[in-house]
Amino acid sequence: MDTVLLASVPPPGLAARKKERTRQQLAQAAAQLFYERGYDATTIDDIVTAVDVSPRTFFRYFPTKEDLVVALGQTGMGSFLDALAERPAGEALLTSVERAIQNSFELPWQDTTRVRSFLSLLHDTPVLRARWLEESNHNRGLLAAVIAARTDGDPSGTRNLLIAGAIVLAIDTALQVWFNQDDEDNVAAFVYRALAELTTPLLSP
Amino acid sequence: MDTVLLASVPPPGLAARKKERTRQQLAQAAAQLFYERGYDATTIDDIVTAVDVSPRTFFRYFPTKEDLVVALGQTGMGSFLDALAERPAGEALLTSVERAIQNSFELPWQDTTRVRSFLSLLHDTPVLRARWLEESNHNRGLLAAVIAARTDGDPSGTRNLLIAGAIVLAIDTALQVWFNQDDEDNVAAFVYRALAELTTPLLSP
DNA sequence: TGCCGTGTGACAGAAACTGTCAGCATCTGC
DNA sequence: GCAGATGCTGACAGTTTCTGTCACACGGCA
Repeated sequence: MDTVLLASVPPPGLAARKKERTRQQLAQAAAQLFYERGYDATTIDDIVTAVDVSPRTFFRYFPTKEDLVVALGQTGMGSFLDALAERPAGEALLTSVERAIQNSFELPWQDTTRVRSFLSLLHDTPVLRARWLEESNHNRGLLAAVIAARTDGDPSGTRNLLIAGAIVLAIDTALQVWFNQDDEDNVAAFVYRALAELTTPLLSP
Repeated sequence: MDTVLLASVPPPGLAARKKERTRQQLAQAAAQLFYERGYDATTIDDIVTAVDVSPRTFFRYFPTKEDLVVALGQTGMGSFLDALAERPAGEALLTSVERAIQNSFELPWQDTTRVRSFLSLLHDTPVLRARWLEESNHNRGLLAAVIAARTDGDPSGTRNLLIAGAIVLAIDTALQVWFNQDDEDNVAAFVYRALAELTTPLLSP
């Protein structure tokens, strides 16, 4: 019985596992090819040949070639939002955000070479950067909803949208600044420093 | 001689005028078709047929179909940056931004139906929204450079990038909030209100 | 074992691009 | 005012991304 308890969730069926594995293989093969020769120089044919599936199958896993960037950039935004939602509403928002980041982003961010590769891909490929910004924009909406639950309950209110946008902005900016310096320094430290800037007014009255 | 003085810049040659006219015709035809039947349902063939040029010519004016959205959204970001750069460095940044907006965006924003059509297009078309966010991201970099000239001179510094990002964020958010309410109210007022929020800390310490 | 649902491959086709080249209009120097 | 240089245009062929469709096979279930 121990083996069942230890198994990371009893297998959800052979077919489902096979499916998940194919998905991972596609994402991983794409990542390697993108990093080797660039996004534009990598065709769908290249990717599916490496995994040995048909081109048609690729589009059953990823609606477009661009959507691969979302899979590659998955580092735990979902768990961040969950963690933030569970923080007490009385706590200072900055503290809640920091704690939520600790339990979601900090671990994946420790693999600095991986983070750097990903940011490098975004840096070199405008179309991927655009797709990623759209993803950030989507996350901003989700974050605004979580914040609204702590404040006035209006996820479409200007103030909540601004706060959510500022948090996403701080994270993105910190990653960008970290990427543009050569030190293999702690990514999270850059993010916390950027977030702290938001406790002072960004515009003088 | 008066006629020469009154002419809005002596004509830059027949060829150049013809070229500019074709560009405008393409953008205008595309806008009308997009608003009528949507972005995806409009093909390059549809657009070039309306203007009577070859498909190949279209791509000599716009690198991609998506880039049309940049032409349609052109409302004076260039003049905004110019106006802001000319404000005295001693002035409060909020004041400088407000004045610069008055001299650049306010006029085009008065055509509320046009603004609403454009935002509607962005709302309905994820790929255009992504392209537009990338444009905003680019403008953020330019804005950071202008702001840096007033402060510490570092256009890649975290603080300057955050301030620039927050201003762009406030504008985008204000437009979004305005779009989501039904009143045909003053667009600029929404933007000024959002900018004013930036004079208070977005996160409590 | 045998049926059912779902994932897969193969094919055809639309649409967005890109390279190339010859023809024509505009511009420039004389 | 003219001849050559420059640059825009259309036509064509080709690649790549993405979509609809259908028959087939494999795993899940009784």
